[in-house]
Amino acid sequence: MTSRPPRPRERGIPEATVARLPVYLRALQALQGRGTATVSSEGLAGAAGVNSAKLRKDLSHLGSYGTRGVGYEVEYLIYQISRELGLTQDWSVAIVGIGNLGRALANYGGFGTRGFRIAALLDADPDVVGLTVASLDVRHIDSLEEVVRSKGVSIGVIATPAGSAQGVASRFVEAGVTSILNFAPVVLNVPDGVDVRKVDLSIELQILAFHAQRRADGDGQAERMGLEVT
Amino acid sequence: MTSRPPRPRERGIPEATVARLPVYLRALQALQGRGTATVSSEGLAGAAGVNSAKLRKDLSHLGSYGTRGVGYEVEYLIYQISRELGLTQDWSVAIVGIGNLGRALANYGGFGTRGFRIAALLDADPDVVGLTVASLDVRHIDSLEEVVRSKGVSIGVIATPAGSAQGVASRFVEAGVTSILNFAPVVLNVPDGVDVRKVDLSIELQILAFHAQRRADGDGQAERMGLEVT
DNA sequence: ACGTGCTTGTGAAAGCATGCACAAAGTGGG
DNA sequence: CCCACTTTGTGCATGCTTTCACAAGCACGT
Repeated sequence: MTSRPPRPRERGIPEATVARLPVYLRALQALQGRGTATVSSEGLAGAAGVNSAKLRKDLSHLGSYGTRGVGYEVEYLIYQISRELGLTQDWSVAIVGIGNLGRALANYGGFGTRGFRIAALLDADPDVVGLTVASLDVRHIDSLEEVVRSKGVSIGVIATPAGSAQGVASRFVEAGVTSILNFAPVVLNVPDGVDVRKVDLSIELQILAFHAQRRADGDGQAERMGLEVT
Repeated sequence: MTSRPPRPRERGIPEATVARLPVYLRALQALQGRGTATVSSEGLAGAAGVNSAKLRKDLSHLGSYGTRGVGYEVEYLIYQISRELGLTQDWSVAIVGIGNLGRALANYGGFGTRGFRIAALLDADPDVVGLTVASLDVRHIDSLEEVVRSKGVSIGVIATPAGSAQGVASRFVEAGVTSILNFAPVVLNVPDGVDVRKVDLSIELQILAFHAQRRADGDGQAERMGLEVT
């Protein structure tokens, strides 16, 4: 079975491409906001901070949505990428752990764009339960299963301390949530079929430190002299 | 703390390996906290959530720090990875944008481990300037250059709204900061030699949505019995 | 001293990702 | 209608990552 011209292409978009599609989407939305109707791969690549050949190859995985000699129609491409990413449907998100970070996430309005709706906030601390954050009542963690069921939660966000993260993850999985975004600094153990992504501040800082150190080493003069500290 | 017989190995650690070293480090610290003195590649790989061959190859880039038949000495390996990542020296961090997220970051004690010190908090909002957050006074953004100089800031964290991020980044660069961690949902434009890493909540959610949708698509139908997508 | 058992370190193969360079395809002017 | 110009979509080469599989090395018991 071969694909037709307006056909979305079969499955098999490379992971690296998937990770860039949201970046393209945001760049396109910025262009749209500025009234731009069409954009070339060169222009969009510039706005997204990638090589134009890479961008064209990425988009080619979705289908042939460009016009040679012209470029891509902004609105149409926004729609196609949104559809591919699954943003044309609504995703219910539950956030567990309403500390500083959880609050920040809850208040982070307009999740990129529509597509994500915060359905519930949960915490274990009795002093936090009952508070209103971002127009939502914070509920007790014990009602996780009930909330997942009644609100149709499909994405769980973990913003708890490290020690509680695995427990929360297991409960999410048990309740049927198969997509988890983890902000706690631990490796979560989940069964196959559950998708976990992690965001980790200190890892990012450490990677920056590595490069900074390397730059400092070879940059100055004292390249090779035992250990040196500031 | 033992002798120093081995060689530090040449520079040239693959980027993919660098990104995993912090994960190994954290797993090792957890093991150490539990009183474990040595660990095999298999054991550490399990704790870090990676393949054991990958872990061995990663560590081999740092040097030969294991003992065949036994494994790796936890304390020694912690030291070696820390040194490689540049955590044996102190890094001064300035956070710009003390909204919900900035506060969360400032209060995020124990940055993975020591090695990072929050030197300053900056904001543009007069109502925020002067507040005390995490035992630090929030200073006005206009003093960025002065703060970078006097506190020796080498890593800048941007937690501002998207619209202000590029301006802050440029000021950081101008002031001599060459490592930037960006939480704002924009692509930063910086000169060569400046290292920018970004952390983006909505991108992570969109990637999760993509996989969730794909799973949902092929799942209900008689697609394949033992499906798994990773 | 020597064999046994376990674990590291690393060739080699397979799999992905990136970027160049260009043919194919569409636009617009003459 | 045809030609010149622009820009997409992609074959191909290159380099990076992952994974396998196993020889080399070390500890320990006999």
